[in-house]
Amino acid sequence: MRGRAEETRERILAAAEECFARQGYDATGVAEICERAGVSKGAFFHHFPTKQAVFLALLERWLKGLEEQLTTLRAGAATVPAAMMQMAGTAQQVFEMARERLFIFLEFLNRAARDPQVWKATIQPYHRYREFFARMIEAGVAEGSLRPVDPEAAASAILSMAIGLVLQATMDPEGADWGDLVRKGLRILLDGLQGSEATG
Amino acid sequence: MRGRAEETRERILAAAEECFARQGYDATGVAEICERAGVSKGAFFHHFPTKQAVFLALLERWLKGLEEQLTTLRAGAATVPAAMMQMAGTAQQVFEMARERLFIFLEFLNRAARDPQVWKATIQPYHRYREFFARMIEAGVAEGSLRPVDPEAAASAILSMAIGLVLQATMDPEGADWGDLVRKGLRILLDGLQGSEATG
DNA sequence: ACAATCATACCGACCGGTCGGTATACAAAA
DNA sequence: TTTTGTATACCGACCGGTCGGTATGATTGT
Repeated sequence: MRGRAEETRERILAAAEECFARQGYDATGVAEICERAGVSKGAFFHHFPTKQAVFLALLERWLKGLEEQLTTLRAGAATVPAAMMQMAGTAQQVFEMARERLFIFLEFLNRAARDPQVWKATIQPYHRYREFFARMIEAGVAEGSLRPVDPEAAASAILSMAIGLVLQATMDPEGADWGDLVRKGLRILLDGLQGSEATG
Repeated sequence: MRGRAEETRERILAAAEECFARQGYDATGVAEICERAGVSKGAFFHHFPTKQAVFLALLERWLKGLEEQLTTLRAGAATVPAAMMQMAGTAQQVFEMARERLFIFLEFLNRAARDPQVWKATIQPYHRYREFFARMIEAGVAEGSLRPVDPEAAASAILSMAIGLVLQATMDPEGADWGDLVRKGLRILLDGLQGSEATG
């Protein structure tokens, strides 16, 4: 019975993630999380000092996983455009995965806008993402697969489109063939990044 | 004393907008809105059947204003790329305006994800935006200022980038020169839309 | 024994919404 | 002009219920 506490903690986290995703943070009661986790309120507050702590733990885990997925994807591709198309491919998987898990992304954002602690925990990894994309663009320019562009601006454009697409696909999954639109959108962007005409 | 009721209603809406933007929907109490509006709770429920009704009124007004601004901007520009650059220019103004007003955008999204009524009120205008951009692209292709592209895909790309930029600028206003990034991002996109190379 | 882990009962604060009643505006009647 | 009638606008105490968090005791592992 080595990891009983650990398992309880895990069950609480999983239950909380489900509830937060489906109903949002405020609308989810501690009692509800406990019930879904099959755990008493005492156990809950034994493992986490407050409801918010659970939220923060969830947030950090999510952001960490995202970063890992990104870096391994980049490492596995030969050229920068190839890596980007690869990422677009996995985006489709993301859209097809349970929407509920994606909704919590919104909840994270919403709380980050109000809670300084959540904001800090969100914005720091996010800055790393931006840096990651900027470096990728730089590498693309260096390897000659992209024309010389402002890496920050290009990275921002890519990241912006990605964020916008994820958001739209989350909010309106039936509204369009998002997997297709991701590919086509990236293609347009790459055309802009690879073309040779002068740009004021 | 003709519009006394109207003015009260307006004060309630303004106060609610402020509170929702700063603290979110759930965290904002009706009592708080009333206090800020200088109105009693009785007056509040005289003008609105429920707290949610206030939120919905706010949402509809916001979306309507956005649509109007978009169409007038399009009508005032000669070519499609010019209209788009014009829009990018106003984006900078948007970023520079009070942050608080932008935060409610997040709250709208967050609630749209959970409340079917809010979702419907949000997604229908949004579909009109998409159509608007698609038609604009078509016009650009027709007038020869854009190369022949899939209007839906191009519109999606533009809208996605716009959404992503607004979101990032809202969350992290000091993190970058967003006005500049909007212009550069759009430039890259336009390069992709105007260039002539074949695209698989 | 004794510390970590979990369960139950409970507290005080708070919240959305209701309700009985008052103030104001205005038109018709006197 | 004054009075009366009435619909609208507004007030603020109050209710039923929920919520995050605590206190305290039981159980389990070592």
